[in-house]
Amino acid sequence: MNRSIALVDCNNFYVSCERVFNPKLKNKPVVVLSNNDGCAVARSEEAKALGVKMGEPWFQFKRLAEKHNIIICSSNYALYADMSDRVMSVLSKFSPNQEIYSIDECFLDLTGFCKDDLATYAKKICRCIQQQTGLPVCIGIGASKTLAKLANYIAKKNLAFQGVCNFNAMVIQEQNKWLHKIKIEKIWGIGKQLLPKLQQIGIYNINDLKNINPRILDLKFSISLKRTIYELNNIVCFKLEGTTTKKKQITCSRSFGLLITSFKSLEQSIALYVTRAAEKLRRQNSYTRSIHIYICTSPFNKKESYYENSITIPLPEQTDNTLTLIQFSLFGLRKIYRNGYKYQKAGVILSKIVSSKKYQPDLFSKKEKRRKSNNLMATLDQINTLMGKKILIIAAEGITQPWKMRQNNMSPRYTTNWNDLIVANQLI
DNA sequence: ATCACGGTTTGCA
DNA sequence: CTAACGTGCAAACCGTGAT
Repeated sequence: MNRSIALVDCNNFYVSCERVFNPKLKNKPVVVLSNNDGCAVARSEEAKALGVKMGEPWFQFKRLAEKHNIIICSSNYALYADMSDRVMSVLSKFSPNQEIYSIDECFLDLTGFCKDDLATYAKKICRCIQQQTGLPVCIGIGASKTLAKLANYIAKKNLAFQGVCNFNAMVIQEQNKWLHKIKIEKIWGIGKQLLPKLQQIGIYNINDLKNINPRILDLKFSISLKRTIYELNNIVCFKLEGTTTKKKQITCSRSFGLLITSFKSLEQSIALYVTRAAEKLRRQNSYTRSIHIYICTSPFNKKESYYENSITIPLPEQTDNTLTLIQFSLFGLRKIYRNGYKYQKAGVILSKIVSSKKYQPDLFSKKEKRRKSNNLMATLDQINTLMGKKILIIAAEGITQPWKMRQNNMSPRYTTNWNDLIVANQLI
């Protein structure tokens, strides 16, 4: 029997979050920019109609924005993360088997639910989300994650579906009609690299792909594409993952609001990013055995010479201690820093992550020292969780960051900050 | 020939 | 006036040295 996997996806998620708290944005062109006010990452339907492209750099559509009064928002991740939590919490009530796939997407296993009319059940989910969070969502249902994604795409692009498309409930002819119609690069896992390779061997639509000659497949393509093709044929290859799965790699990186030349500023930014990465590490109860740091100048500025460098530092002992990690990373930074460049971005990657349950102490490590480190980090996290994350900071981060990212049009953190709520009240 | 490993590429939201 | 282009993950892929 076919499974019924649902993909719930919020429409224009960041823009919709802004609209929940600022009704003046309704029925108007709105664009939310990425970090550092860099690129368009969410667009209202009105903004899409005016021609703003996904990922388009802000400076490139600034004139268009001014001409058509497009409303620009900096990204407000405190708000979006909180709204996401609310959506996921509502969704959790509709299936015992939920995978939170991204900030605005969630898979639900609805196999065996309401055999006669799963679409009606899904429409009920949409109404609940709308009512309890104010956010519009679309739901696609299919026999695999890949088909659920495809069904969701159909629901989003065709208003007649009223937000829900159950691919499983379609007759074969109807399914085939869509497989012929939709562009191949809309399939989950097929991007700009794979597209030309597929066209070369005469695969032009999803139906071609679904019925590809297995021999050609074996000869020319990877296991990933095979899995995708199985999934198009109703055979599950990508199972739902539990919410408890831990990250194998943790990153924190940012572009600077202005170009940095001084070593001191780079040190402070690296210290800050290490702090954030270590917080994520502890939140999932893990330790790391390797820290990687990198710095680079702008890859877009052709007038300045380009420089990038990075270093991987294997740690003598697995740790989650912010102070230890900062020490090693700053040692690494001294190795890769070159004077005379205008740095645009820095980042930190923790890898070789191990669960704290499987703690392997170093043969010569002091138990007492480890206990103190754990207590210190736990206390640090508790205070910052309770009183706001900037209550206790590491001195190496510096007090002010003149290089911090641009956020020129940021809305208040309506749901997570009392002071912002007061500001919001005055604005209205 | 095969493996383990690390760096690079690809894909996605 | 100018310059202004994000972030975080997984996993496949690929080259390398060791066996």
